[in-house]
Amino acid sequence: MSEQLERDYRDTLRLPTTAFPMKAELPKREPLRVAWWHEERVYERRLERNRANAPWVLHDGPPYANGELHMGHFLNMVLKDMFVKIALLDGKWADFVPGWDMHGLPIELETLKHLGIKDFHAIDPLELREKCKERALYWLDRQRSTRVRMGTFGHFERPYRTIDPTFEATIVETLAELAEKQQIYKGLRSTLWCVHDETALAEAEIEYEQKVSPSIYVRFPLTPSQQEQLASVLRGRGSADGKMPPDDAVPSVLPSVPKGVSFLIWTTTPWTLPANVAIALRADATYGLYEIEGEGLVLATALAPSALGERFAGARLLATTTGEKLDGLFARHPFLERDSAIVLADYVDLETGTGAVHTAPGHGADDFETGIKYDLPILNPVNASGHFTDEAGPYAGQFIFKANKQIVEDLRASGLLWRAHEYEHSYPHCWRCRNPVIFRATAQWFIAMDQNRLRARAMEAAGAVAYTPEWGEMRLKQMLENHPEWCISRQRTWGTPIPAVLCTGCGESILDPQIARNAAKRFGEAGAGVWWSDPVTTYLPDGFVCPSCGKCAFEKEKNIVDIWFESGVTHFAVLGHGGVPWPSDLVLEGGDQYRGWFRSSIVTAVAAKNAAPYKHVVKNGWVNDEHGRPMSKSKGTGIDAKDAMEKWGADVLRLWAASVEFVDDVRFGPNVVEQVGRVYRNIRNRIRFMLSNLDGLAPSDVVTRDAMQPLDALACSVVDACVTDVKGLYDRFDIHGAYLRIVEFESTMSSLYFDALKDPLYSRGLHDGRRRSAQSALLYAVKRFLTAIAPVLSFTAEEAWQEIPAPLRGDEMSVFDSSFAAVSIDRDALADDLALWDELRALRAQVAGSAVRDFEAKVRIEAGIALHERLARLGDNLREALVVSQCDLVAAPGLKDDAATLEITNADGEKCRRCWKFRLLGGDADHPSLCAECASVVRVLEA
RNA sequence: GGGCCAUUAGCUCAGCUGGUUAGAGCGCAUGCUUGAUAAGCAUGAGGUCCCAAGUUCGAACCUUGGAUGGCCCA
Repeated sequence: MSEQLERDYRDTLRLPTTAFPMKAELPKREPLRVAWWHEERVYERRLERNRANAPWVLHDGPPYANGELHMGHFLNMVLKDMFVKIALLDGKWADFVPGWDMHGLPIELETLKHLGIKDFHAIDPLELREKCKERALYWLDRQRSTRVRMGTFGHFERPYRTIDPTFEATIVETLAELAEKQQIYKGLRSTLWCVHDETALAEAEIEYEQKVSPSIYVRFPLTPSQQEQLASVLRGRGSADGKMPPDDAVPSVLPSVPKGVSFLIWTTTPWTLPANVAIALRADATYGLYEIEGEGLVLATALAPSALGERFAGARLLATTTGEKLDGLFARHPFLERDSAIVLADYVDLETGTGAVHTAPGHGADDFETGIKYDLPILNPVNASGHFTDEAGPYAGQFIFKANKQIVEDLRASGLLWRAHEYEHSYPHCWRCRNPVIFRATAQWFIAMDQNRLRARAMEAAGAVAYTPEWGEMRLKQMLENHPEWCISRQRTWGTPIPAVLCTGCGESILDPQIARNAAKRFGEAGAGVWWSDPVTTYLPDGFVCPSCGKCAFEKEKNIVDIWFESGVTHFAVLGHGGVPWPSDLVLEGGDQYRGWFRSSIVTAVAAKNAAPYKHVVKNGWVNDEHGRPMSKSKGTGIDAKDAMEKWGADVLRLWAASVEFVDDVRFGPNVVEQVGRVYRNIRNRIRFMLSNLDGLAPSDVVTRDAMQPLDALACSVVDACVTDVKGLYDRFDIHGAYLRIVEFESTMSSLYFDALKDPLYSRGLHDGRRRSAQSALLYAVKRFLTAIAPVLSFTAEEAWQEIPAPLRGDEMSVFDSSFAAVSIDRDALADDLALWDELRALRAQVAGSAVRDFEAKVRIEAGIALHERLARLGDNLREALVVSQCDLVAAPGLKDDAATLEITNADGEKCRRCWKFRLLGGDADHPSLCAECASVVRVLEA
């Protein structure tokens, strides 16, 4: 008897059991899951199933196949994956083709470095291309395995690659189409040029960095006759053309400046002085002639104090005039035997310098425009590698940045240097080799942004696109509006040739649509490398003659196309065939792509098809470190995606991606991951609780929603509400909102519902109806919850899904076979259920917070009429929800409808040794320490 | 230097069109539980809502100026 009194009945309980481990060990387990997805063709099978449904396409902006993927890539790629999976689970045909950008200078440079070759002219182009291809493929493979390791779905076995012959054909095909529309021209232009890489650069290939430059003020002296003309302008009687004779009645200023007069200019690029042909003034600015120690200097009065420095104190202002009046005068070049014209330009500012801007049309975009406007010679005394040509006179052969010093010294020696010091400013650098770039006038191929109203049409098309965030529209339009002519030619080897030919008769460069089409066809069959080996005749249509001189002898041009143009036509290569729609439904890239890929894509699309290539542009933020500072690989603060996944696992990092507001800049680091890791463990444990209580449930045991006990049906409503909300948030691209909703849900389920279920689940008999109802609700909850989190926590959702007993999974083998599609939801009923849920939570909180322990308590609830009615419908489930031994519910007409008062006292009876509830014990002589219910359960067990 | 964005608890973030004592999760402290146990539950302490001025009966929210950080451009 005493033995029975002290018996521990633990072994008669149905305690939770599951193979789903508490410890995630993600880095170890995830790669196996990736392999399983692949083997089971989970993505492909779901696609096939969705094939008949609406297509939905996220078009992948290609990462550059060079270097390891970092956390910025991770964020972007995982977000893309989330949207693909959301569409997939929504039943859409979400065909995702990842791609890589594989041509271009960075790979060429890396390959040359790899080969130990300094001068790229020293290697055969075809051999270099072969090596570059190897290198690019090597990086593609590494990046692809990292990307697959992230758990992303897509056709990774057949990505699009810009080096594929078919892709090269698309590029050239697009060139042909644009040439046909006369959207491309070749012209001399001052373009950004990298002297290290010996190629023209696009705007997008420039990074601004701090650089120390010489800052010099230089005199441009006037000859006596030039001085006379200036003097007449200053007297207000002359004009720049000198036709009006000087008025002797007004005293000349010249006697005051016996040492002569000069224009004073300022520059930070002394090496551009050999190309100087003009001095630009601002029309509406006031210019003064200052006398200092017998010499005269002309500069803007607003800048005289800063430009003249200490000597300003001793300066005397002799006369003033406006820039406009000085237009047309001349000064002498400081060291070359020629004049420099005084011209006007509106970009002359009065913030720095002298207001008299040294102008070299061959070495600056603004300067070039001015040169064209005034029909000035466009001098380019600098060769491709940055050395002066003979045109530079005494400096011929010198490297320009080295010549700076020499030029300054010479100016000092000749007495024309006014002042010199060092100056730190932000200066454009080559994005890859990090060397400072220059402007250099060369002949290049351009897309004419204003031909056929291309720019305006692109902006119109941009207006028809949706944006997240909304200001993206303004940003993209700005980029289109401000972007200069698009220089698409590069003088390198690793790329797709621009199939232009040069007439040997007249030297005309020709980009003929038919030749380009022939090239596209040929490249598509044999790869673009054949451009270097084929004779030019391969590409010429029959009877082709030079449209300019009528001759028929040609040679191939050796330019390749800008890789921004290549990535700008990925939409043509990937979309619009094989059932994949054009345009795409979504593109999602970092904010730098407004200027890059978002822009280049829409320009090519509008030029060729007059529509935007995407319907919705979503931008993700930058990944900074924990202090909000940029992570940079060069500074060693960058974190590789691969390393991070090995350390923390992809799913914790995926959850991190959802835990931050990805549209803004986000922070990443060990502490941030640590925090999100704890949220992860919470979610995992709550999934584990649900799974561990499905034990012993067969499909035939599962009860339908309407047959469930009230509390269980209520919990199912809470699940529905969560899934519906999460789906709605996903549809608005609000991954972070969905994350918050998921966390809120799993937390409320755990604290209210799971606690209430423990007693019914553990102490009831195996086939007890109460238990079956609870299990059925848990099955419903876990399945729907796993579906809801699968786009984010793909690994964990799948792992858990596999732990649902197979018969209960039905034909949904993978969580990605499941669906968001909900039972039809009655919104009003749902709202009522949620309100009741909250009321229960409030009551439970009062009990849990009281001094009396859960099952030691008896609760008396007095509730207003309406609340009483709702609570009464729960029956004994109300007592369960409060986790107490006894519960009396009384209607209190005196209280407000939804009000309740709670009285918590000690429960009657004694504590049952098995179920811990307070009951009358001793009804069963064999089990004197048990309540009647437990006794009967044990009897069945031990029969 | 210009444009855009951000700034709310130690951390990640909510706070709808301005309206009582500004919220959640994580962390922290305390207590309970020890039949989800390297778990679970409850309670609590943390905030000059970047700063300043203005509009308003009333401002985290609107206006202006500034600070810090980020992106893009020059």
